[in-house]
Amino acid sequence: MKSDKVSEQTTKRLSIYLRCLNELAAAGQVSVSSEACAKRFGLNSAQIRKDLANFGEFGHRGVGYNVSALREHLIRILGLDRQHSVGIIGAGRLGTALADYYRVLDSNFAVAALFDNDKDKIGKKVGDIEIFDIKNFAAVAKRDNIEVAVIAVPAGEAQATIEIIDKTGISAVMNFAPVRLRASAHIKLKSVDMTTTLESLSYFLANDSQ
Amino acid sequence: MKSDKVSEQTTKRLSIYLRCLNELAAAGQVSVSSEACAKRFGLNSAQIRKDLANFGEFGHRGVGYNVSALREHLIRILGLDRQHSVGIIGAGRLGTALADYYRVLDSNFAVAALFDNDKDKIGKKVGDIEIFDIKNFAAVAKRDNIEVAVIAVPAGEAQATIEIIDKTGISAVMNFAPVRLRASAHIKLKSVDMTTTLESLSYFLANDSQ
DNA sequence: AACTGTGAAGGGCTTCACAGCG
DNA sequence: CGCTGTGAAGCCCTTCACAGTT
Repeated sequence: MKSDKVSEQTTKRLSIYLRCLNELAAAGQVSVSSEACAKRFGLNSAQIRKDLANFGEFGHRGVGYNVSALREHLIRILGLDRQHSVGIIGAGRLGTALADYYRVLDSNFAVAALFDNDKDKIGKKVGDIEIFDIKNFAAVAKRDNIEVAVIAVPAGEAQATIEIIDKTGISAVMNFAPVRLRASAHIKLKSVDMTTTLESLSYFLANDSQ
Repeated sequence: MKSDKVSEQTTKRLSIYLRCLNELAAAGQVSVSSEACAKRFGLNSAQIRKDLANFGEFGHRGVGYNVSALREHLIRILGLDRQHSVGIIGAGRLGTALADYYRVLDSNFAVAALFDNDKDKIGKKVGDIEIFDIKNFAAVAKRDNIEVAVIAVPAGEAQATIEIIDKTGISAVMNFAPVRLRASAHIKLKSVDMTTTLESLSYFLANDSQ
């Protein structure tokens, strides 16, 4: 039963399920039940079935799911059957580390370019990824068909950065700067806020623990 | 009205509120209403009031909240009125970038030590932070009073790493490895999974966007 | 017999709406 | 009058439980 609106949380879990299936496939397992999968990876079996049911009927009653078939389905559903080009804005420590991280991670995401406003960095390379002037973002993004922009600039420059991204029509943004960004509605923005995460852990240390 | 159980999401937002208050304080604003704050930072005013009400009555009816007083309250609630010592395990690109990131970020979190199992790295320094043998984790963690452990090792080593952390009694862990970790109940684990985040963005690119 | 797909129940978080207070 | 603090409503997500299918 194809559903029109799939929740954000479901899409996150699809990615987790895919990872589980990769493990199972690597272990040579052919078939898996939602219950077995849930037990092994600490999930809820009803939720797995419900999440998958958003996209079709992939299971076989009395049997379970075929590992490799379901894997293929998830890859297609998540749009991982083709390469995605990523641009990282901010070629400081974090930006370059992320560039490196995504390169190693064998995935369908490839960092095509880095951007910065520091003249000393522009023109240099990180591995084989060139650092461009942020002023040329639109042109390079178009040339390299960048679909995902990663913000790794200081907090104070993040809002201006997402506005530059916005103008180019890129619709997927991952933000690492510790600020709440405002962007137009067509942009899908995911923020990784380490300050917030740490402070929330601090609350736990101060209150919950023990 | 003090509540016994505060939701995870509330604690995350407290951190965001604190950031807002810092901005307002820096701008010299003395007082702010939940409505004005919500508008400015894209939040919901009722939620702000409700979140704060978990910890006391900080507002003044007809007036709003005193910026600096509320700021002090949040700092205390979040346990940010003292320094926290952080240990980063994995001195690769990501681990060292994070070490650098946390150093710059002027906060109450200070990276006390890095850990690795690579003999070539052990003994070296990143800035003024020494890289220790992971075998000495318990001893160094105790010596430096490490309260928060950050996992920045390859996926395959993450589970073993959290087990090492677990044994020392550290109860706050931030994980950057792209795996779902199992830990004993007393550990508060926050995972930042870039693979999951990117794949979820990929779903959006493949389906939602226009 | 085993396991999926799903209606219904349950639980939690967010938002509304307003009483109450300054 | 303005704004907080909060009961109630609404919404969404998760979990249960089982009918249906192979």
